[in-house]
Amino acid sequence: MKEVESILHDKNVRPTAMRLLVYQILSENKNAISLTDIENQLKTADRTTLYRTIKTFEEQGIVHPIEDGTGITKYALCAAYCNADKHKDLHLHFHCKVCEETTCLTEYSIPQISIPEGYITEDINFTVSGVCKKCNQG
Amino acid sequence: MKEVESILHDKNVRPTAMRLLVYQILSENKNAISLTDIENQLKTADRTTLYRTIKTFEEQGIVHPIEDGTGITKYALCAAYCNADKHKDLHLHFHCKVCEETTCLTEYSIPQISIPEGYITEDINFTVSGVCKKCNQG
DNA sequence: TTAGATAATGCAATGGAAGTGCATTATCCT
DNA sequence: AGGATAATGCACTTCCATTGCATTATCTAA
Repeated sequence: MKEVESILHDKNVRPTAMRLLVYQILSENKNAISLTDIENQLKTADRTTLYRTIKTFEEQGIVHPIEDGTGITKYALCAAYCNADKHKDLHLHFHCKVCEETTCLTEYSIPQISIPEGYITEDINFTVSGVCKKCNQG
Repeated sequence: MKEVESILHDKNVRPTAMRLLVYQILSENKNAISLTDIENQLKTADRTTLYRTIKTFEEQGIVHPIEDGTGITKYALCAAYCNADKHKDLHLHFHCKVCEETTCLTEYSIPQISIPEGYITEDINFTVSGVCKKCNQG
């Protein structure tokens, strides 16, 4: 826990009890999770607090949001080397339509692309949906 | 208009007056638009009807949904050769954070990618957000 | 061409996620 | 320890997505 505290500190986020818990939950879930998921795993906390906690985490490069096509934003921890200025950990995301789990395919990075002259890239979201290995075998 | 009618017919969608109007609106907008946008441009129609019309269009490969990071799903017409089974017109999408417009970059196709063994790909969403040319120059 | 089956539409209402304002409480720094 | 600043919790609000049901339109087959 001491460790998490210093991670938050390094990213300029006050390590409050609530935030440590949210971080904990995010690190324990191997999948990307929604605000509601966090809320369900932390019954004591108010939804607004969680909402703002995630917002802060996002702004400071601690988590990245994932639009998986369900309309519900999911979140997952960023790599240690991400920061407020830039999310450097750009990888594919996969959403399974059967088990509804959304996972980071951290081993699969987003390919280099070109966009039209004059456009500025700030964020990239590359999500593949279909059936995951687990559900495909079942 | 006769033309649109046959397009719908070819995709197994009954060409009702309402649907022709929705198609018309989609084809007149060069950007991807939301359900609410359509609703505003067609005051006479009930939102539910538009909702189900878009749903039908989506299922039959007439429009494709775009998750641009705003949490509001946008829609744009598919290429003629898309159908209910497969959306073959896979291109990048760009969302401008300044003017909030979401556009299809039909000239920029989604690069070939590999996903883990055992996974099945059904849909792909590749959206870049930032600042578009128009806003960058302004 | 018309009857009957089937599909589309409109209305009313619900659910759920996202977001805001404000008062209270905790945290950090000196 | 004290005071500025930030975090939290509560009460709302807003907006998009979605459903059930009654009504109306459309298509097909006799």
